[in-house]
Amino acid sequence: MDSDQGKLFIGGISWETSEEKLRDYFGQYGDVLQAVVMKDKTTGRPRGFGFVVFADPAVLDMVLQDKHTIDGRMVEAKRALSREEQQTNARAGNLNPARNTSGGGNIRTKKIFVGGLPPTLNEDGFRQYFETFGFVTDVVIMYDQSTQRPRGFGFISFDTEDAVDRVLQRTFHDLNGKQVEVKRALPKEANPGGGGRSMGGSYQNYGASGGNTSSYDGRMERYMQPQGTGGGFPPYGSSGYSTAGYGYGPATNGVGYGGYSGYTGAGAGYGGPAGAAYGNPNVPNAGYVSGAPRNSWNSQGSSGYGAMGYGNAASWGAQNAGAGSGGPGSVPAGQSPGGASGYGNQGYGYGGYGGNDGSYGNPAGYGAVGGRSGGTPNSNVGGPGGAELQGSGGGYMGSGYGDANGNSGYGNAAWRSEQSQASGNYGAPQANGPHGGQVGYGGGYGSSQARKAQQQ
DNA sequence: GTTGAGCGTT
Repeated sequence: MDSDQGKLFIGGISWETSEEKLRDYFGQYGDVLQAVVMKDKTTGRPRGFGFVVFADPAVLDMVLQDKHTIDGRMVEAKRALSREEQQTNARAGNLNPARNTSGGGNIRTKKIFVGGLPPTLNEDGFRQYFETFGFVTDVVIMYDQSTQRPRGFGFISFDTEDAVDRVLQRTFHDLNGKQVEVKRALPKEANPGGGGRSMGGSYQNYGASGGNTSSYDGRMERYMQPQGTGGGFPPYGSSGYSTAGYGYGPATNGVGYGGYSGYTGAGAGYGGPAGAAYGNPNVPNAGYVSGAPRNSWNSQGSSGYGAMGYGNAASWGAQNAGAGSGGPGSVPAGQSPGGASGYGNQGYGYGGYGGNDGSYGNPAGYGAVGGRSGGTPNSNVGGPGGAELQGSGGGYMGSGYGDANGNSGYGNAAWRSEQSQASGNYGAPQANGPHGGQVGYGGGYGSSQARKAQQQ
């Protein structure tokens, strides 16, 4: 994370050493953007270490060469490791934590978490500052529910990811003399165990693996930072996916998924109609639910997923989604929450298809299935031309899926409920081509998030 | 006493 460049870990500090002291001391080397002394959250006792962030990362070189004594204790200054580095390095046995600026952060979001807000800041001031980076669609400052006191953090949403990137060029921003820190916002509901409200029904079926975060560092989970690059296919919860029986199992040859067969009824097994929100609706790429290993999603290119599902499609209003031909980008126009149930359904699925042999028929993504009406089974979707959506009705989640041959990927990705997020971040959007190319399967089980259309 | 904390409605 480049945002941690310029950050020093200071170990072995005295319990007497304050943040001000740290700042003053290291201020001799250069501008200090932030100096913190970590304390035990419950006892408030200093933990004996802290962090100092310099505006200019180059300063570190100087600092690292010197010995430092603060409040009578010799302290140790090292480059701070980002969390992911800690993990990675530890596991790899890499003792030389050279900074690696790659990795992490390739998740794109339109929302930024802003920490360190001065209590006096109001939303207008907050907004005005960030408007210089792009069109701000939403501004939130959090307050304590009971005391109504500012909690010191808030969120800024932009209409484009680019704006977010611009903001994230720097970790600290100066709002009228006060420093605030920006980070990508964690996707709300990132994790089923976390109490998100979409937890209600179907979510749980998911996540075969138990769906909790225990095996991952919570933060990592939330940020979806890559830890290493796993190569292989993640064991997608083979068992998980509800009863529909998708067998998502990874094929050992790395190709495609097998599975899934037969899918008949609309939404069957999916937890129901519309929307069962699977997967993480917010995180692009996240797709899968908690149990899924994050690795692979971060680097599709190399991870062997050829074509990822498609972006996603539509937003709400299932029924009109135009016939999606499945082509990426062809996002069905589904807006209009009005009407129907307001659920989304995105179109498509698409079959990943792995084809080990060339015989499969439809390489192409298939189309969608989006909102189809409840009863119609629509099996066989899949023609390259895209199935047609038939609307009306209740908008069942159709989900895409496979092709006639039974292979299929399945996919569908509707992350997020917010309007058009089309174009997901998937790698190659289309499983086109003669099989050769792409394997894999794409798409995470996206989900169509079940969210009410209305909003206020 | 040596690697962090805050994440959503207003």
